[in-house]
Amino acid sequence: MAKRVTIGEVAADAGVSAATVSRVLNGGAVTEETASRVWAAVSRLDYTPNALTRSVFAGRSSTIGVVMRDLSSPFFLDLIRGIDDVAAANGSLVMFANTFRQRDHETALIQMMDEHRVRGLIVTTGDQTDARIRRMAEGGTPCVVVARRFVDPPAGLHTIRLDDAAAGALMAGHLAGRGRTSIGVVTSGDRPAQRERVAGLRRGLAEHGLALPGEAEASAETEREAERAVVALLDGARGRGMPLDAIVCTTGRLTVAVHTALTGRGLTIPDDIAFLTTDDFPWAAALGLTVITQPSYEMGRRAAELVVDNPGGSADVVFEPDLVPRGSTDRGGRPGSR
Amino acid sequence: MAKRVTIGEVAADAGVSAATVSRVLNGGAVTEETASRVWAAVSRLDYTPNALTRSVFAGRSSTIGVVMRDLSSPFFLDLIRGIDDVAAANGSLVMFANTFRQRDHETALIQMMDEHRVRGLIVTTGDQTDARIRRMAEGGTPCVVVARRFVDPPAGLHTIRLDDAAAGALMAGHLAGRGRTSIGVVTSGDRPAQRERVAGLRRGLAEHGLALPGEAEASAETEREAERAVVALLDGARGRGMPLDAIVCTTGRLTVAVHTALTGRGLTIPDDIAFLTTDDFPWAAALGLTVITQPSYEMGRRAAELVVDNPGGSADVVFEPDLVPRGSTDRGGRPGSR
DNA sequence: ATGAAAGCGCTAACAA
DNA sequence: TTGTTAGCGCTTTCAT
Repeated sequence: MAKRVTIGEVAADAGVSAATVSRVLNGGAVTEETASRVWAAVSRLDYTPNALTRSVFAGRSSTIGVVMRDLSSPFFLDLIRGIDDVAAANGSLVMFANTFRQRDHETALIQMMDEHRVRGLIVTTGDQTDARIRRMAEGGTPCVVVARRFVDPPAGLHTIRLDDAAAGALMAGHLAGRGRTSIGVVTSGDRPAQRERVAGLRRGLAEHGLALPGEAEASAETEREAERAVVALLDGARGRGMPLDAIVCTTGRLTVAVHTALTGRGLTIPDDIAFLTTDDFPWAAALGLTVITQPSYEMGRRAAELVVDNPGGSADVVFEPDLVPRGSTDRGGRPGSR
Repeated sequence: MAKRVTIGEVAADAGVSAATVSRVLNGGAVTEETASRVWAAVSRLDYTPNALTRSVFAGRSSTIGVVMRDLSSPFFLDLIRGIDDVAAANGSLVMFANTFRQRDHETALIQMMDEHRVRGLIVTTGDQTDARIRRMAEGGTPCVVVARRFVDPPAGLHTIRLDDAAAGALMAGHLAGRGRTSIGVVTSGDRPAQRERVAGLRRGLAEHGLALPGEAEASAETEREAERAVVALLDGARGRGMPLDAIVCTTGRLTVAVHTALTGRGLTIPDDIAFLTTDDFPWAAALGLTVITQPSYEMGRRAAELVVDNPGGSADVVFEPDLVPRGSTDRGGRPGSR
């Protein structure tokens, strides 16, 4: 590896001391004449300052750490976009790690971020990483947990999440309003946020005199599991004499899988069954899918701002969901039919 | 910000010198007894070593830098996945920056990566960044340019790309084989790689006695432009008495836009017009879209491997495209019709 | 096997 | 305004 030009060499070339070069670079008090000599040396030698050393001195990097569970989900994509925009506006880079839902890697990844002395940390990891995150926040690194709650957060640890119960209520109101009466729901695992969405859905349905029996609820980790879950839901409900006329998916991650299972079954949406899912994405409009949306870009921005501003205490920022009605939940041509 | 525990404090706590702690941490020669005393101190004090300082000493970070143009494209998503997997296997983190197609930011971002002394750099930026990348490679940082060529690369600068001409030929053969005769094509800007795809398409069509007139070719930067381009293509061809019976999109970025323009026009795929696009994505199967695929995950892996292995010279790795036939290019019900 | 001391590239006191 | 000096937290000779 070619030897790097150091501040000392620039100093020698410009005929000044290293301290003076540092001052020129960081806007200290220097003569215009000296400054121009230094800049000349900088460009002559193609000097690229070492951000690592600077950070060592500052005790902290200017980089923002991000540990995500699932890059491929549209929600996370927009989240990253929001984070990245704020980072760019602050001259920060983003140190990124994707865990691909491998929980056992998450803690190690967070530890690495800590070792790199990131300026702040934004995560969507599971609660098995809580202890590590807590220590990081207590150590003075602002942390933001996205998409879930955090029990008894220390100062410097913030959460950003959706009003999950409201999302469920929104779903319930929409479906009930369109005359759907027998609803099945597929969730992503049985994490708290997912459960709150289902709870909201259940309460909302109850207000309309509709029930959501436990057997009409299934959770899946993988796409394959989701497809099987849909089939089981469909068959189970029919077996109980309550064939489903709507299926709800509480996560954008499994939208494709649920949709595939439905159409693979030969069901027509919305005639045979209504389909309501979560998180908007580029194809949703073309496919005519009704979706619950989260302001994910805005959530990313807020997360990064919390890191950058590092307010005192522990913020719990809750965003409200919205619903974009499209054809997939229209009143069916044959209401009540299977 | 709480004071961080340093190696010196661990040393004091364990009753040894800092050098010994360092040896324990990095696998030097130490007594088992000393080692266990040190580890005890490490966990007692919750010591998190400073990766920044380590890197300063090593002259280089262990992080891999990635500058991407467009996170939202499925191609880049899989590319990142491949990079991230290799990075994880090597204990590296990925420093990530998305330029959102803002060319003027790209050079600055690359400069920042250089300042952070990344172990290597992977970019999908435009050729206005070439000078900066070249200097980085010459300075000893392995660089990988993805999805395009690089003129006269120095040692340590590698390229990874698709055989674009072959992609075009694949498209031509497929469409000609299905009886399509009047083809229009939408590209992403007029970058060299896109031009090569069109050239391959044109040559391939010629082999089947078909022409691809310049007027049947349009390039777009944004989705809106793409939609307009499709309309113009459709109208122009009809005006020339050669109504299109197939439309090709050479970039995954604009697939939605082209598809929307087509269906928005009231055209049925593939009866009225065949649609062939680039880059597979989760919904392509559900929508029945025929696509040209690139092994994007594998390309990401290779890119990261080139960074990690840093072979001498300058590699130019070319991957072959494939075609996944689906309904969108089936022989239309009314062949030759508009 | 261990410690003392030097130094990685930079910044920030302190003098001059 | 500028240079000298002393670190930042760590690794690595070189002695012992």
